[in-house]
Amino acid sequence: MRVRFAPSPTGHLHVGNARTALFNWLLARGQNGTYILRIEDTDAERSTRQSEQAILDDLRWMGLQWDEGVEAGGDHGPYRQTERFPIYADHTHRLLQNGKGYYCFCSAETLEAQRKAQLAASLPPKYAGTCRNIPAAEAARRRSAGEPAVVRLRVPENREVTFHDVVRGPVTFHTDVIGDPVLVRSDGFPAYNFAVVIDDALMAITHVIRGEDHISNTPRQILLYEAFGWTPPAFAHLSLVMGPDHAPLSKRHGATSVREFRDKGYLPEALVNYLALIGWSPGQNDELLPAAELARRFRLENVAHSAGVFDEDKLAWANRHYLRLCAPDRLAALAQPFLRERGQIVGDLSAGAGAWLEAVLPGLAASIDRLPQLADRLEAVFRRPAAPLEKEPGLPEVAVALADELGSGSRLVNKDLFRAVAARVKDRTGLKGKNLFHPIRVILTGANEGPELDLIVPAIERAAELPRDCGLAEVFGCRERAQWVARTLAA
RNA sequence: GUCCCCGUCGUCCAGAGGCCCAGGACGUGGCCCUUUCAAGGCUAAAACACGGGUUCGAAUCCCGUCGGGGACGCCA
Repeated sequence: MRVRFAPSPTGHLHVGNARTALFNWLLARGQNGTYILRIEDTDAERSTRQSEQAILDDLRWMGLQWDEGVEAGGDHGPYRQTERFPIYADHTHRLLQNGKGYYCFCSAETLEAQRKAQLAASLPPKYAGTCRNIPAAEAARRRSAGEPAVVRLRVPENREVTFHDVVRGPVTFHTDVIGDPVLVRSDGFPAYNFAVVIDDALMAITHVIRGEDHISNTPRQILLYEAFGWTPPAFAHLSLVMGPDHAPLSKRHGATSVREFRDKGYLPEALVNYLALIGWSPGQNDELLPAAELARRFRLENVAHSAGVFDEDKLAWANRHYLRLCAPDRLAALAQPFLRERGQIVGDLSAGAGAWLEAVLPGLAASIDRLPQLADRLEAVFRRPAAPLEKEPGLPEVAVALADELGSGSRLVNKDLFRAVAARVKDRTGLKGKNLFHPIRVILTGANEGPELDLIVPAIERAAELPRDCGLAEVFGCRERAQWVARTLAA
């Protein structure tokens, strides 16, 4: 089995396309097939090398590495369409020879006028066939005289074309609704339908898995396979990914590209797992599974027929799951850019600071949706209590007692030390439970809410012990915080 | 306008004629846990688009209606 993902490099990877890539990848991985990446860059206007690179990056970030294709090589290259022009020229020649293709000299303006007229007359807009019967000799003469022309496919009249879509079953089109498609543009560039067919055939693709928007291209392509005398591959059309309003997912729905989700702090395994769940189910009431297991269970036949709405809440749920599974060192590495952006990391991290992050982050990651929220949780460490202080009962007493307790002892670098001090403050103030801990929280973190004190107090204290040039923003210890609050309140 | 695809809880899926007065997940409500916000655990509400057939029996098959989407490009 050989499958391919064939993006056109005209922008970042859209999650809908990422899902198509994923389904191809899942099938190949699960069936011991070959997953090929081809770049369809025949649109000279919009294709850029930067976009191509961005797409490759996004694919790799998701872990969807290809076995064959651009930057990976293989026996069926080149894998960039703009590098295959001689191949297309050769095949154009073949079609012109056997009469399945012909030159069309109609100008773009003429065609546009015809199209408008047809639409106005409530007719299906399709090529009228004006140049169909120009004798080959005359066409050749006009060509050599320099007259611009495209090459079209001669679509047989009054026939039905049926293919068996692996996800939907049989689909039939009548050739009368299909106008002769352009194969080669007047600038010599191959048109989409022409290039895909030649590439899929020559690259020995066995299963073409793509978006539903290609269903109506399929009969044209099958006719082309016939014109070349080739056997078409199996086709599978995936339904589209929609926004909450059931319109195709687009910018106005918010994030749509893989890059944006990456920047928002989603883990690749969460995106991959969630995307697999749109239009497919691993069965057995399991949903959160590693990619290898998804691949093992994946069957094209079980893919849903209807469009799916992208639900970021569910993505976030998957992300929470993978955030908890994330190893400390990886978590620290992933979090760094976000902490830096927030000014919590200001320089090169020392080994000690790195270790501090690895120790602190996993605990905080247990209760967040996305990476940047790590910085939110960390605010408790980097922020100092500041005026005006909440006028809360118990606050001054607790501040005094806490400052006093912390004044002499060592820093509260673990939960037990913190609890011991809290117990002493409790004895001195007679406050307990919420009435004790809330003031402590306000005094130490300057906020009404945040991570558990058991977690955050040792984090503050350990950070405060780090050398000033460790790469972290300055952190004041609990002692300094308590003293400052006690002093401020007394004044 | 024409052709094609699709139609189960708000959302994503399970369901391939009796196992379904429809199951799971996200989200939502409630409860529990708790020194806060979260997270977590438990629990509840919530759907077979509509109308005709076929059949002893239909969410499952057929037809129609309605609704949604796609295509009709010298874009891919």
